[in-house]
Amino acid sequence: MNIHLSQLDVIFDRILSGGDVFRDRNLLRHDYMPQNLPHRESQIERLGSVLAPALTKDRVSNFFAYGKTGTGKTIVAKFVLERLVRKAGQYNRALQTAHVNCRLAGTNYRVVADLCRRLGVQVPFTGLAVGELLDRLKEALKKQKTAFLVVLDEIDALVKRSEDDSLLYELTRINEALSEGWIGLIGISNDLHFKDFLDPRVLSSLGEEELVFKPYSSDELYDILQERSTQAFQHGVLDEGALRLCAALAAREHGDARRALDLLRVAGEIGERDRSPRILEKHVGEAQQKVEHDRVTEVLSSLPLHSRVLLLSVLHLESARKESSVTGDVYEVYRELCSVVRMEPLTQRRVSGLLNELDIMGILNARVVSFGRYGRTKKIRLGVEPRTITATFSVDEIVGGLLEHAPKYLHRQRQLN
DNA sequence: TGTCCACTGGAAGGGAGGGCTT
DNA sequence: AAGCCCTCCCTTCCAGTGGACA
Repeated sequence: MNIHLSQLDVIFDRILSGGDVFRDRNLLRHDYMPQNLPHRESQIERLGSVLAPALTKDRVSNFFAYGKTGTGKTIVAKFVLERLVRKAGQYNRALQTAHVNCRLAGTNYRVVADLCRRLGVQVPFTGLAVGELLDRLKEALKKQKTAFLVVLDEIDALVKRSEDDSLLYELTRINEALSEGWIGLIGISNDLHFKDFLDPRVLSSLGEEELVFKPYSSDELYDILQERSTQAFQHGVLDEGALRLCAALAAREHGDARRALDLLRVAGEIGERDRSPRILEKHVGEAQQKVEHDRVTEVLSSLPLHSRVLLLSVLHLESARKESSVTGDVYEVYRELCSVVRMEPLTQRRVSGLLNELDIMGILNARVVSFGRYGRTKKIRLGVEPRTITATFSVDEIVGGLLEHAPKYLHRQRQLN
């Protein structure tokens, strides 16, 4: 026991002294705001000049940025707003900002509620009409006579989920009713085809100014990583090849800077744990696996109960047959598993919707196919390693028991063939 | 060429859980 | 407390569909 305690002491001391590997690992977190953003100068300038009138009493154009994850949209918006607010402070201008992630917020209601709270208006978490919330928001803007710059991050999630863009329409129109105080919208979308979903009225007013963020190239990612790593790592610890590999791997993932930073940080942590004096390419390789594994595990453990049972049904089918399954089969196994745990099954229509959701998350691959005379259905395959599912679900009280259950439906099917 | 299968996915609506107003 | 209106999650209903087969 004493040995363990002293080992722990050593670990803690090493971390406290900054560690042998890192000087400051926080610099590699993607929410860290660096002093400058390499290869995004033109976007910063563009957004800055669009928003600059906010420092006078003028209204600014709404702005729309799109590009894939990790291309710097969010950080550029935060970067510019942060400086704008600082400037407004110096000149005593009334300027407030809000950054809402629409996917995390989930519904129109929660987005507007977030905005209200930013302006200091307390609203209940449910119960009111969205229209009522919008009125309160308007009222607050009028009373505070403030400019309000709102970043709607992952705005596509909102429009797709609610299947209508009336909230965006209302938000873009809010200024018409105001004489003093106004709202400026900065929409950020991961989906390049997002605009296709929008009502032309919304589009014309939201897309007053727009900007595309191209994926970072491998060389650009390298620059970003290098700039951060000189301060994040101890001198001479990070191998040049490892840095290049992080950049290259992330460039392959549609130029995702977030992924590149994660890889570098995790590689550093793995090296640190191995007590390796240097961070090498092999650590990046391990980091690649760990990052992916962690992402999947996190998604799996936050799935609702029915989705978990559904995923297990696909797992059972796939491990028994080694080929993709169709909706009908998955549903039959799902029903059986539900009855085992005494749970009321959802309808096939709902299950079909849940399968689509799992597909979007990347947990499953579902593709609509037609077997001609034998109907039209979805072909479903697992999108993640079976053992990741098994490992995550084995600690689950309800679903864990189903891992060992051999579905009778499969047995019957085998006899029929 | 028409039929028919096994679904898909849109639309409408129900009801549980909640807050607001009177 | 009653009546109203909201969101969220789900069910029910049903028209639509790609392509093998006769």
